[in-house]
Amino acid sequence: MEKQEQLRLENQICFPIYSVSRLITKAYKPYLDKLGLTYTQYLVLLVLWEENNLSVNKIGSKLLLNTNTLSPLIKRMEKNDLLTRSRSIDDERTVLVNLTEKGEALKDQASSIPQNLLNTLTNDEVELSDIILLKKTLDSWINILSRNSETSSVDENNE
Amino acid sequence: MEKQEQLRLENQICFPIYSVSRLITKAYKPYLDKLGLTYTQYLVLLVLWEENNLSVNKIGSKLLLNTNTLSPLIKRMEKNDLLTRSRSIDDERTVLVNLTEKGEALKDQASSIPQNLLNTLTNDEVELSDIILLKKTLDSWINILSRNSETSSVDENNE
DNA sequence: CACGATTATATCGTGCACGATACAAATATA
DNA sequence: TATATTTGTATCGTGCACGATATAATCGTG
Repeated sequence: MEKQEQLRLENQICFPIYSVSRLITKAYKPYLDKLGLTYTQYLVLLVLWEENNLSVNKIGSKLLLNTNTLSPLIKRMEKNDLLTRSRSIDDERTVLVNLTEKGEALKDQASSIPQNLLNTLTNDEVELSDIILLKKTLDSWINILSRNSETSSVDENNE
Repeated sequence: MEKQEQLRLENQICFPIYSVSRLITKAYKPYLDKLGLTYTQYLVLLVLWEENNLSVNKIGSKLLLNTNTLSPLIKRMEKNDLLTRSRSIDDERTVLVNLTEKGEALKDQASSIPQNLLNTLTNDEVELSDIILLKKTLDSWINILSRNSETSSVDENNE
């Protein structure tokens, strides 16, 4: 392909990823509005529903987000009574995040969301097998790209 | 899959899309910093390099962005002498966007960026054929998801 | 034990995204 | 031709993202 040809929007791989990411967030919105959550807050809850009592850093390493994003976000969630923040006794620098009853209870209400989204995304054109393949490529890219940016690597997930 | 199982971060398709989108934007940053552009500004230029003298709306329909995002963004680009804004004579409501010489000239400097990114994203694990397949799925999703949200549809691209 | 380096979190500034809303120009229709 | 509706753009408020920077706690090493 000629150099200038690669600048055509149509030939970009990055643009569809960017667009789909935004469109998916928008597709989540009606479901998350009912729970009073934003998309990023929902991601934090996904992490905490799997494992409670995590540090801000740990949540960030799982979501590939830094503390300059997470700190205010988690504070907003604390304000909304979804979780509590408390300094660790072992290490005064560490802030441990714990779900409240309200935060824990949202898990049930959220449990139908993934299937609803999946139903939206699978139709005659896109089958589940496509999505599995897609996820494989994306996961490889996360590895490649998060290795390049030294901050918040994806490999720090071993306890 | 059990309902609660679908809430596992690992089983989400939305999360890797969201992460890769952010990581790709970050991967662009060193290249775009040299040109004094943000990622979204680069997208606007991609559109204008293909076709100049477009309205704000038209740019938005190509990028799936609304005017509440584009208006201030385009004004910042005008401030940076990348483009000009002028009301259409035919329709006083319409703002026509035109590249300046500086904006036009950036095309040459940007022409190597797509290949650089592609080199980052293809390796032993991810081949070009994977990316072509990926793009097909994503394009289907853009159609599905932008049809659902009535604002700025993707089908309005016919002149 | 001292002290420089590292680590965990937080703050600040900037630029998106986007829902809600405003407003003027253009269009449709009674 | 009035006026109701639609259309194109802009503004406002909120919540991310993220680079740069600050600060306090902890660790490493002499």
